[in-house]
Amino acid sequence: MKLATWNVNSLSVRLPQVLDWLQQQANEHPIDALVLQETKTTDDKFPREAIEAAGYQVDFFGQKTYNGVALLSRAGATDVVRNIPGFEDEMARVITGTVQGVRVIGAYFPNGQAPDSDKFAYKMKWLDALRAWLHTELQQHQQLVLMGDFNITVDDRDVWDPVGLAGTIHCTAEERAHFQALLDLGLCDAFRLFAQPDKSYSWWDYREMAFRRNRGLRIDHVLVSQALKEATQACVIDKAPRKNERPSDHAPVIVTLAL
DNA sequence: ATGACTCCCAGTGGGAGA
Repeated sequence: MKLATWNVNSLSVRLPQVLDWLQQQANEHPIDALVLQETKTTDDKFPREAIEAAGYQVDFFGQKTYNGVALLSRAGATDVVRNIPGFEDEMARVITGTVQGVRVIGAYFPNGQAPDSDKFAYKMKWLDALRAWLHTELQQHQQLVLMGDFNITVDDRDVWDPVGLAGTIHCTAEERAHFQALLDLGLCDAFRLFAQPDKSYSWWDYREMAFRRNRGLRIDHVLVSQALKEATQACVIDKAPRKNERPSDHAPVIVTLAL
């Protein structure tokens, strides 16, 4: 089973790239489930037909201008939940569904802007709510994958300039403590289960030719539950779509499970 | 360096992203 996450930075702009990428992946093994972040489209304008024509069922949850998430799957998703139950949120950030027996959670974590900002405080509250809800989800679903744009670097290996960016947004001790708290629920960073190239990143700024110079961050993650850890066969960042014309600033992350 | 680039909604500029 192959699962993936991709922050597309506007699905209306990136739809052709998403469909091309799914087609490319199918030459090896098709992606069974794909979660998207920053679709930036309201549900009435979501390109459902084009995605279904490509062989995927899709659940989505969006809003105007900002945020927006989607869950694409070949088999279809059941028990779909939008956002974090019990956490009042104006922003469309989470979509969850059960696909082929796996609880798949696709999430667009808050950016946080700056450590002293209101947005950072919201990020901390959101992370608290996510953790509390995940605790109950994990009790109900042994096979669970949480993936998406976490907007958190796990450690300095995930940062192109760990000295210059120390303590800045995505790299603060508070954010990393929240990430660790997710692991402590019984989740595992699938990417670090395997040997990876040095300086592996999933996001590069559009400015200053950051991709060409590989000045990036690894902030898109796939977390697998303990029950899935042994079944996890690979986890890779696919930089190819970042080389497209008009790319998203994020690259997709793919995990392969022996299911 | 309060920048750079891209997207959105707007409407010939500004917010947000990371």
